[in-house]
Amino acid sequence: MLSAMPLKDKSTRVDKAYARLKADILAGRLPPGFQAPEPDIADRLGMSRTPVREALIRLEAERLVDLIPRRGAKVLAISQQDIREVFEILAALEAIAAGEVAKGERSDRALGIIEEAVIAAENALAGGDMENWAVLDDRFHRLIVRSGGNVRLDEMISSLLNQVFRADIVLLRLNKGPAANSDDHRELYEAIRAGNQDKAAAIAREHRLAGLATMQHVLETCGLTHV
Amino acid sequence: MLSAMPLKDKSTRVDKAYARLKADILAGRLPPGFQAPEPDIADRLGMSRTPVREALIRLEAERLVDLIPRRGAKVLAISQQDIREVFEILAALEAIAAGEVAKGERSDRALGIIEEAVIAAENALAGGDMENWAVLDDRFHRLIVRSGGNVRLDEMISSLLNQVFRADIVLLRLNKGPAANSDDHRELYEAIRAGNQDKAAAIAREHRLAGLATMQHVLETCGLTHV
DNA sequence: GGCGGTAATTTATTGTTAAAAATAACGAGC
DNA sequence: GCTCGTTATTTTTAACAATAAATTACCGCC
Repeated sequence: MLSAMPLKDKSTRVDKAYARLKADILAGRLPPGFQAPEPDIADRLGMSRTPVREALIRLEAERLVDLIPRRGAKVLAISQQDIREVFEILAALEAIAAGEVAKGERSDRALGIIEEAVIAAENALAGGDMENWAVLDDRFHRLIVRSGGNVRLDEMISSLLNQVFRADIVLLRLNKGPAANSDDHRELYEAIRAGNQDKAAAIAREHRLAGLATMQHVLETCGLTHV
Repeated sequence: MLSAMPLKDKSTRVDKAYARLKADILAGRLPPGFQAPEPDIADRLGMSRTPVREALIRLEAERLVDLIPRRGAKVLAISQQDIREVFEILAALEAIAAGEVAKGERSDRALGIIEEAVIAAENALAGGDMENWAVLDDRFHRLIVRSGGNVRLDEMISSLLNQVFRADIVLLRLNKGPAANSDDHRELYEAIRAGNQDKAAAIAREHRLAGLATMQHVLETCGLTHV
């Protein structure tokens, strides 16, 4: 069967609403503070209210929206306090994840994929392509977590990264550079390859904490209290 | 207005369904593996499907049930792998929480409440009242986290504790004693009172990891692969 | 004539809609 | 400034549509 075949859309309306709303929020098309009653959102998505509501419940559990009775669904803004909370937790969780990967099997195949991600990010950075670098940086972090094999950890970290996603974007535009030392990625990769669990965990933790410091500094100097 | 007044039930059907199902799952009245279609559950709860459905979506996000299309909602069992994952994450998160409390303000009032919890648990243990000790132990752990003031951390830890709640109960019955050194609680309290962030974090981490070891050992010797 | 596999039918369950009921915010009138 | 009615919104129900599983009927084959 040819790949050009119009693959039948198996996903349900709930899934579509969820995916679309999430993408719109992360991309900033639904900006923080945006607020609308359920029927409006349902109309925009061309479906009835129930699937929209179910999608919103899931997004609320992920702290992307707030469902305020009789006020409508509201896209949450990220405060400095939120950033502190998320980054502190991320530092700990990513440290575990990195340690688990270093401790684990580390097939040549898996290591190769990680190294590719490191190199790709380095090249983008060297070439000054910051937009692309940001994407590759994000991919590297998520790749490490996925390689750990702890699905809960993966989900939790992914959710936290989404919560501060907009802040990352803003930081990139303001800072014009990596939030933390970009050499950390290579060092982390080397520690993983060497099977050095403690070192990998430490690098991951410090990398994230450095990112927090940069983020706080930049937002502070720009007077941004929320994103 | 007198307090004896029959306080009007403000909660919605979704909240009732959520609370009832969650309580039933944690208490084991809905045992792991239990499975039922939505209409059955709705009938049992005396309401229509929609609020039940929304409650189930929230419970699924908390990893307490699995919603399998055309198979019904299923109460999840906890495997050894699940226990490893949860305890590893808990060790890291509780370490942060303990550290935050030690670093924070630590009013005499707050410290007093924590000490009370420690003493109450010690007394229950000394008196051999294990059921009560388990409750007080759980309260102590959640109290520490709440005192930290990081609401995300609180929520995440609470969710993880719920996921392994049944395993804790089983362990208590099999082990007839604390999963980890019960002196840890007092030591943790002392470290917090002294404002020693690193020590508090270390004790919390080791306490949880010791609990994991005990849990694994007991479940192993009993041949239990899931709870 | 029985057996195994396949196609059609039935059934059970979820996904979705629309409308009714409940409820809280809003505003007019006293 | 308070009360009551109005309105907008959510909550809940009930019915409908879609869909996958289960069952049955059918047919060729041994």
